[in-house]
Amino acid sequence: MSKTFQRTLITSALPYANGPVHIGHLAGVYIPADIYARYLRLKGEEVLFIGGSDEHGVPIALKAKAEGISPQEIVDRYHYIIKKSFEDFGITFDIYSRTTSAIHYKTASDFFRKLYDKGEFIEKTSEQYYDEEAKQFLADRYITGECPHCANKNAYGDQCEACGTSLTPLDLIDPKSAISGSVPVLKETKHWYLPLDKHEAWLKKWILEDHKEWKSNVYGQCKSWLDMGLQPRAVSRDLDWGIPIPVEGGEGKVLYVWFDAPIGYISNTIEHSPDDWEKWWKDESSRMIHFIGKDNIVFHCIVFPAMLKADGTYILPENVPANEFLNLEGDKISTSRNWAVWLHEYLEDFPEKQDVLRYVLTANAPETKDNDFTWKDFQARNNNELVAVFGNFVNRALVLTHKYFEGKVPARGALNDYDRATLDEFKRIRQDLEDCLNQFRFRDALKEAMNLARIGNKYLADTEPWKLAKTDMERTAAILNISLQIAANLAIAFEPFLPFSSEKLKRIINKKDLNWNGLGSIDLLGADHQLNQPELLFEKIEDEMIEKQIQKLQDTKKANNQNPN
RNA sequence: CGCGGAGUGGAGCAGUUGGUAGCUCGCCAGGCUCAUAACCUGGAGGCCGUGGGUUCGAGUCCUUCCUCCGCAACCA
Repeated sequence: MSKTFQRTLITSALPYANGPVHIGHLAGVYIPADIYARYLRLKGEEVLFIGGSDEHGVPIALKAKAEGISPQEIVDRYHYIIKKSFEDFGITFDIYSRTTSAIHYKTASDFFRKLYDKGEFIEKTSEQYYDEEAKQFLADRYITGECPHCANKNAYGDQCEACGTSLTPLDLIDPKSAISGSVPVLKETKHWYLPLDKHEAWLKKWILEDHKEWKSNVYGQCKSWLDMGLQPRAVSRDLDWGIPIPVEGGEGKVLYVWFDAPIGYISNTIEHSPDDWEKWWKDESSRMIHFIGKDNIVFHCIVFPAMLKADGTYILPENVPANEFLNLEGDKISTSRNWAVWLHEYLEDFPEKQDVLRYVLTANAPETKDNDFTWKDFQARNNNELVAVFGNFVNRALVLTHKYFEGKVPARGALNDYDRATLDEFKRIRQDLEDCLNQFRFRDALKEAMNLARIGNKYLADTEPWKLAKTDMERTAAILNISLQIAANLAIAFEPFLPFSSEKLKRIINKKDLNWNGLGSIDLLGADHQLNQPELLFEKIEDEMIEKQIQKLQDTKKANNQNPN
């Protein structure tokens, strides 16, 4: 329960490199992971934060075919866009690599080989649909045909969307390949399976008994799978894009992307720390946390742990704080329908406003259920919270100090009861903030940080130093000293969430070396410390900027309605 | 048919082991004027998705049904 760990390995889901990244990716996975990584680093803990592009799999192979270029060209295109978006938004990966790297090929290949040699797989031969024109086996969803239940002509091989019945490709009447349109034929093929059923007993104990603290969506999903009973799961595919199966009989077959992708976490660690990567993965004093979206729960909580256990030398994740999904203006985010706010486009329209998006996505993070992102909410949170509460307080404290004390931190002198009550309150916030962060409740944590600014505003309103300055400079000095200490505390408290603004605030108060241990202190800024000129931390976002974004989405919707597919 | 998550004032969310329904934003009124018309105080506004049950007492436990999201093992 209260195990202590020496270091923390933070992984974030590998984004699939068939498109750029959007706000849903950021809100669900990368911002929470980055907040957590920054928080631990600020506390002085040893952290490794891993990311990378997931570049194999059928959709990329098909997209390449459709565009008449190689899969490698597709993933090269998106990998660099994705990588740059993360850098631009201040996601502080220690390494952001990719699953087409040489080291990953070797790592994944060796991983498979070891499990193969240990006898951890079973082999099965089955009949599957094969497209003779495209010369490839077809995944269920790439076969269409008539639904045997409702006669819908466009049912998929896994499900009929018209009546909701789940199907297998063999159920379809008049099956057709979605790739070439030809009629597929059944053909025998051999695959390797990870027998999850053999791992069921320890998985049950490990999750259902030892990890009751996992989020309810994660725990519930795992329980559901475990109660249903696990089945062997294929870890190879008939495909020419991926990591070749490194054993006899594996010709023309590759690792299933879901086998290959999580190994990417390991490869990236090796790439980052070739000499001591094992301490992160094989030492019981290391803690591993997977940040993912809800669609990945089963892979990170059941399949990947089973793979690690099958190998036998790895530690298992300590927690898997999966988020739900973010919708956009009431509709599901969709790459194919272009219904998204793309990160690279956001920065063109809102340059330097990374923190505004980071703030809004954290304040409205889909932690317990799907949430909706709207541009009106984005504007309101910026104008009413960042500008009015946080930015305004800092500005007030700075302007007053420049006005009465030439920008030098005045000496504090004695505290009165009201000062002490205020300080007690803002010391309490540190504890609340840490409690929230430790439980991966980032939305609440951010609210606590904002409460610190609220305390500051209330303190100024109640003590009215602009009035006292006419009669009692000593008291005015004490009040401004405390206000400035609160401002310095804000720079620390917000650093995990709004790193760019925190940097700016530190520049304004002319104080670089602040760390988490200083949070709650009223001695961060010494008497006579010279402050810089006040600058606005955030600026208002006007209606026209927002209307432009809403218009852009309406245009997308109109275009989609004209070309429905 | 199934499994998991969610359904709380206009919006977004909290509600710990059942005991007078809270927070942020918006709205209304007042105060202040140092501050980016920002800030502070007060107020209005809720049959806690639906029907039933357990209990002295249920947002909280049991159950019926409805809605949304995800999963359902070859969608990464």
